[in-house]
Amino acid sequence: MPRAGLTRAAIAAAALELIDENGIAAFSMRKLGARLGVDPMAVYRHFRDQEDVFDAVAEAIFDEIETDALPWEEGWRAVAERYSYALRDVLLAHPNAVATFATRPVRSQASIDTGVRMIEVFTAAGFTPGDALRVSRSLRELTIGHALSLATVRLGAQTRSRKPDPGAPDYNVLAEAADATTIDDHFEVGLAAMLDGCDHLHGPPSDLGRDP
Amino acid sequence: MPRAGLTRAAIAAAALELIDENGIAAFSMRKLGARLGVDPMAVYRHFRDQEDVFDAVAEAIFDEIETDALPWEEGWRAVAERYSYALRDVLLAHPNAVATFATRPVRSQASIDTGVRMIEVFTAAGFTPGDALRVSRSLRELTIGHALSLATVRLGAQTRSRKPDPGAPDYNVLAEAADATTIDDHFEVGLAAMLDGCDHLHGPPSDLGRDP
DNA sequence: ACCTGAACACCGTTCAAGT
DNA sequence: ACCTGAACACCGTTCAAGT
Repeated sequence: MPRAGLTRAAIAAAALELIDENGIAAFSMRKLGARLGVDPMAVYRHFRDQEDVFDAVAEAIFDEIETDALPWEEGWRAVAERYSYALRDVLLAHPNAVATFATRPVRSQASIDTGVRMIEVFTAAGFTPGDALRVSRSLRELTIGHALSLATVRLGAQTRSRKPDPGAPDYNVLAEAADATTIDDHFEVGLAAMLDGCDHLHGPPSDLGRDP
Repeated sequence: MPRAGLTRAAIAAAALELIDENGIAAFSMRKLGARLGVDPMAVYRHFRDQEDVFDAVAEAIFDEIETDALPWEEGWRAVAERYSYALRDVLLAHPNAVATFATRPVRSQASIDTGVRMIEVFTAAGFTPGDALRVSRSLRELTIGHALSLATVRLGAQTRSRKPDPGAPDYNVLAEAADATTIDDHFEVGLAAMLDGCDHLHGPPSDLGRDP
């Protein structure tokens, strides 16, 4: 029988730890087995292949979002904003794993349930089902794009060439503007703009499905 | 001397072709040498390592954007919108390479020049330098996030499990809404919302640097 | 000085051999 | 029936040996 404690969830958690610690490039199925203290091939009893492990890692990251803590009763904008920040936060907590998350669709029951709940909030607020989906996708893409960009810059800062110092010959308007703002304060602006721009899409709110 | 025609640009183009054809997972330095008809190690005379090749692939994709065709004289919104669509288009032309592009900062002179020009358009329109940078970053992140999501879904559709058919037990609101809209018509909505939401950020346009 | 390819230290995955 | 680990077909990269 499978070793006690060697579940899909435990394996995924170990894989995420390894990626967090050493980066995706240093991850291997063999090291995963070693970390778990089992035969290197034992993981194949629970996962079809490496892709399957990465899918589970993405799910594990999603599961860190405390979806129950979202302001589900406070309207579409509060839900959208808080969800976006929550997603960003769990992604930035795992900079080495953001690309893994961003390059596969998460299809776990928890993520489907959250998606459904969000669509319901949006339609209750007066969005058509189609617009509800468009808005939720756009928010998700902005958030993931942002987290990926930030993680890339932060990780790259450890190993890649720096932008020129002030006064260097190719110091330019772009670098100047980049210095004028902290590296990661633009998500607040971008997200607010997106939400502002979506506000005119919805009609009058419906009372269907509202708690009294 | 290096074989005639074996330049960094030629190698990067061959690498992009290989990735386009077979996906990033099937790419290798050895296959790249074989495709070029040279010793497998010859590429190391022009690139430090595989990462360096991937950086050049990202630059090659960026270079496909016809930045000269952008409406530079038509105001910030026209520039922002057309640039975002142009970036999306070149990314979606290379679905297997989107993740490679999205996970590294492009630092080529062409991309820096375009970034500077965009900031200049924004500031001329009355954005502060800081807001100009925030807006351009948010647009870029939305666009890359969108392209990555779409490429992931399209590539995944070839190999992964389908969402349930209508009538199946777990068919749900999310799948229903997903059916109600085509897979990729939400970028127009998301981008328009972002631009609408940014419109209030800028002050009155400046005449500095304007052509008469 | 430049180029080549053998060699090293790894991979993911399969599957014959054990129990 | 289940588990193990040897073996296969690869990798990226280095570097000694050639020219």
